Amino acid sequence: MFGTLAMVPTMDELDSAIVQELQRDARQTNRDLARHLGIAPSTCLERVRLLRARGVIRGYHAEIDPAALNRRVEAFISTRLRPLKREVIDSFKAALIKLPEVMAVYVVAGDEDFLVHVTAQDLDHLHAFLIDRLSQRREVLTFRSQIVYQSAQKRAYEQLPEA
Amino acid sequence: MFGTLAMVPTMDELDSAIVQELQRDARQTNRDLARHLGIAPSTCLERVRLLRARGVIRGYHAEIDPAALNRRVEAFISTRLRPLKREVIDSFKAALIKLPEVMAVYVVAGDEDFLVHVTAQDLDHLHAFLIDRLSQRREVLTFRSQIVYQSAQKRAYEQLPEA
DNA sequence: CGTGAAAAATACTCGCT
DNA sequence: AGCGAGTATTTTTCACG
Repeated sequence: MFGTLAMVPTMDELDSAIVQELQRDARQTNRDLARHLGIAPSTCLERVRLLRARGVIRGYHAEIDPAALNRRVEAFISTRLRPLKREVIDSFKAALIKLPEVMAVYVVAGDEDFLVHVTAQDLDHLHAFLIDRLSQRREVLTFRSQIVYQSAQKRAYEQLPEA
Repeated sequence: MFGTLAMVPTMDELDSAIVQELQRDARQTNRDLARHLGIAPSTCLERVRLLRARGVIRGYHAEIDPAALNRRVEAFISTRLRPLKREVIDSFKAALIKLPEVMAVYVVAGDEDFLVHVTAQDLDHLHAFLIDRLSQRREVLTFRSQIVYQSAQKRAYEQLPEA
């Protein structure tokens, strides 16, 4: 019936609005959510359940002040690997994401092969991480740091127009 | 009493565990959360409230499948600005974060001045964004793209040891 | 601070449209 | 699909240890 890739029963306006709202505040009651959208709570609940079952909603997460987790320094590290083989990429990615300082790992196309999003207690700990953890690895050819001074982030993403 | 910076009444083990759990699943009932931690629901509720009031918990957000939002291509764009004045930085940051494709903007130290996290429908739209939106701006001296092939991300961050 | 039980609010079910 | 009334859970309050 549906292709293997686009087996998603296309989100309508209501689904979009629900998803939007739950990105903004995932703990609002189903009742409030329904009222805000002008539909019955039971209808709303069923929609949310389906979105969850379809995998559109992947989960609900608390956003925590990084400082409360002793993460006052943030950086993006770009690395080049050698040799650039699938096994090396996979194992490097798997090893890095396990480290507590590492928030995300991206395999990228560009001048470098990896982009690693890191947070640490302070500059000293960041430096220690780079020297003791990262550059220690044999597959790391070079790395380059971008330390974050300021940032602005969205917490809710709208649906982009089709094509 | 407390300094202006560290006015946070230091999180104990219980707070840590709560924060950890709510990062993992922000919609679990207070009852389940309490049971998981081995405390009374009312105790748990009070702790969560305080964490929220203190700003440790900043909010609760649904995580959405990017594909459902027509965001199938992801990239990090590094840019150099000119002139590098405070007003230019601030206005560039403010303008970019408003664009629907832009998920986050980071002012960084390094070879470049800005790092922009972008998602778009496909490569064509990403390219259009770079050409029509980004390089159009007079303050953009150069930009460099890192297109994401794969990624691994954490959704829950543990508290790092003090020092 | 943490607890337990009562009271208020909410989630969830289900028959109907 | 969406709705609304009824039932089951849960949240929230509060007096007490």
